[in-house]
Amino acid sequence: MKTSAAHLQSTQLTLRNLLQITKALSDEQRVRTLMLLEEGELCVCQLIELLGLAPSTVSKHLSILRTAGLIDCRKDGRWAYYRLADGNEAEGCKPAVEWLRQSLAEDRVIQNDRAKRAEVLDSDLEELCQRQRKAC
Amino acid sequence: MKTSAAHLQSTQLTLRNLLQITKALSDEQRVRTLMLLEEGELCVCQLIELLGLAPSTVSKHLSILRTAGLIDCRKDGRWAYYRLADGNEAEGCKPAVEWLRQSLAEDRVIQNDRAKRAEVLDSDLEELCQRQRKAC
DNA sequence: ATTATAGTTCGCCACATAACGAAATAACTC
DNA sequence: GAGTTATTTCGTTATGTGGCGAACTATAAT
Repeated sequence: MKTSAAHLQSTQLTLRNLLQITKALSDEQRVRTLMLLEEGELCVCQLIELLGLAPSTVSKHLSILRTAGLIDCRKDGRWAYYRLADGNEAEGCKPAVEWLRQSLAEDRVIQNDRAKRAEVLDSDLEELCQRQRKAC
Repeated sequence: MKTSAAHLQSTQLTLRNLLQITKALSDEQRVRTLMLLEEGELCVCQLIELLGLAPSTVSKHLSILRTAGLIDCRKDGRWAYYRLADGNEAEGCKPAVEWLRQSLAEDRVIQNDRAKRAEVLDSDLEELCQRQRKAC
């Protein structure tokens, strides 16, 4: 039996940093967000549409996920795109996100979110934002 | 390359149940508790000593961990012993606990707790409880 | 049976947090 | 430069949560 260094050697965290991650994972909207990003990056207005929350609320959730090191941000013109964190910085939380992904594979809410995600990606970004403005 | 069913097939959770677990993991004292139990069962008065919290507070934390399915309880006379959950019921949260264990292996707080744990296990249970009563 | 005691439950308080709308910011358009 | 717009920050409010002590429960010892 061959020993696999990749499996044995896992990224070390301080209790403080780990708690930042577990606190980030302890909210329904943030877990939904992560599972949505699992399939690829989304911009804030798309997440607003999918989560059904106010822009300021979504922004706050994203800020918490980013501070915990779970997601990264990319600005493109007026839009801000968020994606799951990768690279060395993210090694610490990857196992946690992987656990979420596998455990929730058959959850109704998550599956429903995924279906809506496909729809939202089909529609035009400008139109989506216009619709959201009208709704207020 | 051989596919391993044990790795691919993971226990499914509802979002609701998963959040119960992540909320349980989002508190410092509860994470410390899990890491202490990682090395074997402890009774409540030992945990009171190790965490430095009031009995009622420790009891509440244990209740939250138990409801989430992370730990089990065994009553022996006047004492209640808690241990990490095992068996089928616990499959859902095992990956999470394993992630904690590996990530926190080198954390100062956790290491210090482990050292104290050894001391507490050395001392007599009756004596420990007596000392706690006097402290109040 | 009475008393002592380990643990839990309950009620309370202080503080954290999720939600929103309004105001501020940053970036495009005209 | 002025106006438009996607996102963030700030202030407020309602609810959730961690902490404790007091009262309660269950078990053991006398």
